[in-house]
Amino acid sequence: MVKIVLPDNTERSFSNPISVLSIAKDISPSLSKSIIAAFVNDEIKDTSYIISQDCSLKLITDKEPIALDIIRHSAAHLLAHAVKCLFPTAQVTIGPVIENGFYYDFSYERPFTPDDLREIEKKMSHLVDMNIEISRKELSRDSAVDYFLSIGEKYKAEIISSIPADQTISLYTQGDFTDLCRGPHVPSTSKLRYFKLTKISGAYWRGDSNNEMLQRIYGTAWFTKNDLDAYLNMLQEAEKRDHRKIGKQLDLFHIQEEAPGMIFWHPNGWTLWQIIEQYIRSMYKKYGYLEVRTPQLLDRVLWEKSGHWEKFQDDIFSLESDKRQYAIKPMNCPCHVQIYKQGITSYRDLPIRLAEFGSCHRNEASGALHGLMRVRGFTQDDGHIFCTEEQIQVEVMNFIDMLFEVYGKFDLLNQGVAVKLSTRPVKRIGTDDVWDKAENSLAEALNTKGLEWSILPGEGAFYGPKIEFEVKDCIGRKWTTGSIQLDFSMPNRLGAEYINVDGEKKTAVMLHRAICGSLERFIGILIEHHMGIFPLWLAPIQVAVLNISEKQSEYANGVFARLNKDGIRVLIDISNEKIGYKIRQTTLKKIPYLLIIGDKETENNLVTVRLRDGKDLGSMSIDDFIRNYL
RNA sequence: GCCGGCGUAGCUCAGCAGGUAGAGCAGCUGACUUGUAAUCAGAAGGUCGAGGGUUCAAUUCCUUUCGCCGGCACCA
Repeated sequence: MVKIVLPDNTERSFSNPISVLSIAKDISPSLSKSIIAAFVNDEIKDTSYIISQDCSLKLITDKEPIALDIIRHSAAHLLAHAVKCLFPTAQVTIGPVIENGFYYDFSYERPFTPDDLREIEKKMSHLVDMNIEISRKELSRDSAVDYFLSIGEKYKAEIISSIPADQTISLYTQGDFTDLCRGPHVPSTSKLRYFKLTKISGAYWRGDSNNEMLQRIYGTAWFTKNDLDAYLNMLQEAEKRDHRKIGKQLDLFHIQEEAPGMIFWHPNGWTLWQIIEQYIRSMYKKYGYLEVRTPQLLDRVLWEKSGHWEKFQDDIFSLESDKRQYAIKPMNCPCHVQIYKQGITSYRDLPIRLAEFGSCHRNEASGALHGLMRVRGFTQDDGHIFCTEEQIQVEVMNFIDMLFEVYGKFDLLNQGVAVKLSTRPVKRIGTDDVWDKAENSLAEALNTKGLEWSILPGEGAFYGPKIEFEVKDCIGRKWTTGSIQLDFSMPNRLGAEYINVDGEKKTAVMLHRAICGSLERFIGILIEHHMGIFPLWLAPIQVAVLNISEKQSEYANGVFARLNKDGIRVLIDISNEKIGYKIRQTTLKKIPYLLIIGDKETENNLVTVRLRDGKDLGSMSIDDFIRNYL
């Protein structure tokens, strides 16, 4: 007798061991069609799993998010199966589920081509049509290793070899293809109808650039054709928000061959920059920072002292002049320490918060460059807080407040800001005791602020743990914008000290912090987030004055002058074009307000106001327009 | 840096199984004087990313190199 308890607490009994699928059939035939897997005593199992003992059972149908992961994981196997059919000498490695899809890494004698991708996709569909059953079997670790070696899959064998010997290994087989996998999987390939292979790329074996490069194929999979189409369509739409595209359309900036990874800011883009910089500056004031400015070029000796030369010399631009070696500064921290060190600091002076819009250059790997998001010349909204150990937590909390106030102002909070705590890496300085304290104070600050956060183990800098704030771009790539880092190393190396209550010299604690990260990246994020439709306060041009015909040019010029005098960012178009043409041009530039001026307006001293979304606000005096809308 | 793709007019793109290039928009000139997302016409615009090679002939094929795009690795 097997007794099953369902989620609604009803019970069912069966006289013999029974598969999950059979139970689903017993409950309802239609259910058995949509079932993907099941939780048996809260453990996830295949539909073929045989229940032989009393247990709780929750069926997973294709309505549930977790089932999507199963579909995608099975789709990865389907991909590997198809590749093995078409390219028998390809070796399989790993094929995990990722956000919105899956990938599979293969070792093959040549890179896959876009044509291959189409062939593979076709083969996959073929395997789906064949409705191949997917079955599970378990082996001891060593026999699993032997099995994969026997079929020439050395990568698989290597993966399994690193699993403890006493663990049972599960294998999944579909037709003549067998893969190592924890499972669960869909019962048959026919459940995998709605997939698409999206891209190919290289990827290092085990994520290590010292290893050989494998061929990675990415795909996505969904329950229905509608879901798949919607996703692909969403991606297409998202690409229209690409900051590089909008940057061109709105004439914000450009990059050219002679200065890879460095930005030429055009008048519109630079206006946007200035607005942001001024706003951040006002926040420095509010949160007790002192703004400074430090040199671009510093003797290499300083970077050797700080420890950066040793670690990052390949990425530091340097030059020689008058037999001295200089580095173009890759970061501002050592400079801020130099300012801190002028004179003697008392504990009473702490905390000292120095901030700089610090221009930095790093020779980033060519493949890392990405529009405004990853550049070689950038400006950090950099700040360093020198304080005592006791002050760390309060300072971190104040920073978090400041960051969220800023992100709120830029309307970035509704899309979610991911908060990550990066903890001690393997290679590090400082005792475990100090790391314990440091990590705890960061974690406590996050908890006190009631934030949801996750840990990135081992991702901290060698000199201290950090909190990072991540936002996504238009197609879901994650970028770090803000961060705050504890540093046990630099104050010591560069001699940032203060005199404590007892008149003794102590090394100050240093917090590195940035809210935007780099202004370039932050603006890139803003462009994509707002799709170029900036709120009025950020819009490079706020108002466009358009006349209908030449007769009204003079009045239009007056309106322009009036707004311009008030500090409003205004543009005038009195060109010899139809009003429809002018409206189109200014609307494409996402200018918030269009003022239409014809005879009616000129005679009555009015302007007619149109919003960039097409809405007509009617006619009003210039004063009313300024008072009510700007 | 690594794997793959791409580089043609200011922009968006077409073309080329090898015979030195074409459209739309923008810009220019002219006409039109316009009421809420593209007025009409004309002329002009390119060492086909750069270097080298094969060839009678290269934008097209090969090769080197630079840059961009998608990933990987990196990110003080």
